[in-house]
Amino acid sequence: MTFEEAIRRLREQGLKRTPSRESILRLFASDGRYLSASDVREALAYEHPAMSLDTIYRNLSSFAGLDILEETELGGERKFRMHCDRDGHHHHFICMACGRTEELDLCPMDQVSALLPGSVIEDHKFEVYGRCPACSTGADAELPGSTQEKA
Amino acid sequence: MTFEEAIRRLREQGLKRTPSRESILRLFASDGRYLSASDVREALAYEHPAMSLDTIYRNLSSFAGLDILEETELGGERKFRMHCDRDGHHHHFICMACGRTEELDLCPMDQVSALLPGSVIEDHKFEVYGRCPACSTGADAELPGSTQEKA
DNA sequence: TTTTCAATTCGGAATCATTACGATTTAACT
DNA sequence: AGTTAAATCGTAATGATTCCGAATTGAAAA
Repeated sequence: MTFEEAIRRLREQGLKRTPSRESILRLFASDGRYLSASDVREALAYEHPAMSLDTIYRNLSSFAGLDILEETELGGERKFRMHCDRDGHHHHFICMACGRTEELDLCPMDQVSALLPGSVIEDHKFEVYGRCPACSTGADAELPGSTQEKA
Repeated sequence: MTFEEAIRRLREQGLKRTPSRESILRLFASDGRYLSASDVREALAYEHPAMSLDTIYRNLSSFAGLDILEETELGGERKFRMHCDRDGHHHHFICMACGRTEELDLCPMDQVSALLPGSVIEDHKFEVYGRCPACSTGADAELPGSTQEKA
């Protein structure tokens, strides 16, 4: 999703366009990785040295509620990324070294419901972790400032 | 896994058999659900009113390392359950109302590696959440003291 | 443009889960 | 029984997240 589309979605919902929100959305529009609240804080340290963590958390949560951001939980932290553009439901491969993600056009849920007669399925989580091609060859680069190894 | 098998595994590893460990393992042997550290604390409040949280966390972590317990992260908490007996790799359906789990004899990973040429896959997570048959019909029981709804 | 007001932000305190640590106790071996 | 490393306790520290009252501000109305 683009920055402009996210701003438009804010308007539609009657939410205000503030400098904080613009900066946060611009950041996610330019960085496809999953970022935590403190990642956001660091990335915006120059533009907004005094942005409150409350502001960051509050906005990340509301953006996720508006489907502007996607949310997951990784290594005990809530992490967010810009909502993917692709149409269908899908999942992600996440590089634990650099944080890059790859969309997986695959969902196992169609096979699951048959295994759970009588149950109501409300949600599911499927994520694959590893090292992307660039990070799996020891020598190659890892994006700066992006160590995302699991605890 | 039974209590006896877990104790045997402790011996094999040269770990001591202590009253704390016995109580924790007995609890997991009798309750198939995913339990957090504070769930354990509450459940053992009568037997061990003064068991330190440090003791609980330390033991849960080491039991998970010995494959006595399985670990997951749910609603921002680390949760543990007795390791399943079944042979093969598998995943779980978790009832968000009562915490009961159902094993899913299915893993999507065989289809995934082909989609990620050049990447090294190190781990994955697949979980299905919902309401089990007993909890999906509004009237029916939910196990006492076991509200596990996501935040 | 000024006024207005609810939405937003700030800063710091509070909360919750988890980990760390020094002092004490204890299981298991001799 | 004595020895010793492992385990436990109690508490303090940490880190992520949420809460809250006071101050600010975006955007619609006057």
